[in-house]
Amino acid sequence: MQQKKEKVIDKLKNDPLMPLRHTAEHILHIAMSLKYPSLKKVMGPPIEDGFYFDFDLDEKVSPEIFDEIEKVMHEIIEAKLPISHKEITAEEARAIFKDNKYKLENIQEIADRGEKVSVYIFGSPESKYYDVDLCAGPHVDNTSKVKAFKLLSVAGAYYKGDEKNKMLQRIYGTAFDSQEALEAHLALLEEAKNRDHRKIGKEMDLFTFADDVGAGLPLWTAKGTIIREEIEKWAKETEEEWGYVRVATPHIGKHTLYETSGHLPYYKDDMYSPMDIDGEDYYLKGMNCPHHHMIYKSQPRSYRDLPMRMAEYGTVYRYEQSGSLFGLMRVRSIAQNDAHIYCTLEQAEEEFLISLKLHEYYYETLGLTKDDYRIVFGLPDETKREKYHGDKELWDEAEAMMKRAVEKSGIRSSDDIGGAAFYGPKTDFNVKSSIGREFAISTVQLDLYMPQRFNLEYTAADGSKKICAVIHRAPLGSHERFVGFLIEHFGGAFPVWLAPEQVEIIPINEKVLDYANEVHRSLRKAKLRSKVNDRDDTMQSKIREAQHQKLPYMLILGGREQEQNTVSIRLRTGEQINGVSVEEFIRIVTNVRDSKSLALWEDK
RNA sequence: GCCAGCGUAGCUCAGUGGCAGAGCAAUCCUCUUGUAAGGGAUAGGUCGUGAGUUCGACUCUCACCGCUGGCUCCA
Repeated sequence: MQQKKEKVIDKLKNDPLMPLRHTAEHILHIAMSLKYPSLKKVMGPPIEDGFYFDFDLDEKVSPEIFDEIEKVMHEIIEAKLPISHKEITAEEARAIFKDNKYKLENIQEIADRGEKVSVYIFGSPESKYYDVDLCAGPHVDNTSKVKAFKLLSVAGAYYKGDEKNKMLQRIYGTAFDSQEALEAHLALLEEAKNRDHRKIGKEMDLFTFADDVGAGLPLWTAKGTIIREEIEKWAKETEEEWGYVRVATPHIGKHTLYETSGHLPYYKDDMYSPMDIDGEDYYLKGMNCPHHHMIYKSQPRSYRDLPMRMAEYGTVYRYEQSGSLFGLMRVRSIAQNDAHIYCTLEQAEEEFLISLKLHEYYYETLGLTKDDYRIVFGLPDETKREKYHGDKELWDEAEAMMKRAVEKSGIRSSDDIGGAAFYGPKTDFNVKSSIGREFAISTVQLDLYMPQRFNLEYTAADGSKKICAVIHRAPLGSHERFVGFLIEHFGGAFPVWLAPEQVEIIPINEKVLDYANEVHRSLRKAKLRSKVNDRDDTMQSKIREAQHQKLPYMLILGGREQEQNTVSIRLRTGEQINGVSVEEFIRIVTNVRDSKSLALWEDK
């Protein structure tokens, strides 16, 4: 259920800004080399929204140098350096790049592939900005084509992405063909910041963290808990409809459980340290599966019992690397919308497809269409077969069944070689929020390996013992990541059923306070989350505050409403509906709530 | 875990080797309001924690904790 970076090369090929951004990166390289003559360039490709530049340099750079570097880059652009391309032999290339071991390594790889070595030449040898760089291109033909650019951040990056290698320095930047396009992009980044779940979570008081509780351990406030529990209620009701049973299991388990599952050798470092109880190691559970398997095994099972769909909102704990923690999106205590489906091998494909359909139902209720989500198919990297447990035959069988189910579901999918779990191939759902940020929200896996490890048997119709198949699925992922996603997707303006506060009653003056409280009591009776804002403040400032809190409904009550026994409604969209009776308001809003409508005011 | 940056009031953020600051929020007073901030007063801090340098540290140095942007990882 975690995020995985995929190659974006194909997307870039069609991006007309790609050569320009690639050129901007070379301009950065030239500017940096002038300031730091000992700098060794490693690489610098264009990426989806810009480019980065990796280099090896003893001196540590920080964003403080950006102003100075950008100034030189502007000079290089103004110098209108022509850019030309040449193919040379590996020998010639080695002579040019003799002081750069990274380039020499690269040249060797190119030569080994039997390809020609390609270089790009910036300016003429007389120019102080003259540069020749090993590069496959493409580039624009002149540095002046880079009309607008900006350096964004400094980062560390392992050489060739391998943590055993040296850590290089990396500068991220972006470039466009006009100043307006650059500014539009920066404005988009700013907008994304405003919808960041951490910012909104603080403003709306949905969750918090405390140093003394620990990193990556979120605390859900009263308002955030409402969202959590609404989702949980929804999941429980839905799963009941879809034929699930519910179980509950403890937060810890004995080491033997995880030895059998095979998790311990793999994930020991990623689990909280064990505690010694009566001379045995107990671990905080990092996954629910083995506990569920024990429930399955607690009784002899018949083919008549299958499929058995066993669900639990189980909290698991994972000792994620401190550097990877990220708001609610990557935490160490995770409340999973987890279930395991025990079925016969013959039922597995159908059950897998049903699980995919369940995802579809959940996402569509939240207004997400098939354009907004896709499946990333995690397959084994066959060159690293030792990472994966179980017979290759089982894997191939699971993969084939999953593939057919994914095809039948009609959900877009793409393969991710090396993305499989150790016990089987997996399909992750990547979902795009309304600002276009994509998150790996949920996962469905068909597991033929774990049932063998645990000897999860059932008695077949012919009386023989057979091993079942297990489907792991978590359509709503974890509360943490799912709520984080919803915050960003809705920008805090939750649909009524999820809104932690649904109605705010704003009396215009103290004379109508009694009427306001009377309306409030009626709403509470209808289980609407309502409050009276009786603060000593103006109506305008209360509206402003409620508007910032993205409150769906404001009821503005004054003398008129009291006389007519009505309410005046202000929706958070700014729309105004006056002269509605309290009963009518309750009828419409409870309908909106119960139908999980995304609209605020519709009379069904 | 690694690289870089950051940590000042509940929130957003100024600030300086020599008395700790603003706006919003809070509390109280005033206003009695008709659709996005009425006015005034008060209170609020071990400047993330610990150690060091210094006559003096919120400021400089180191360690730790936490957060952020990346890298690696992600059952």
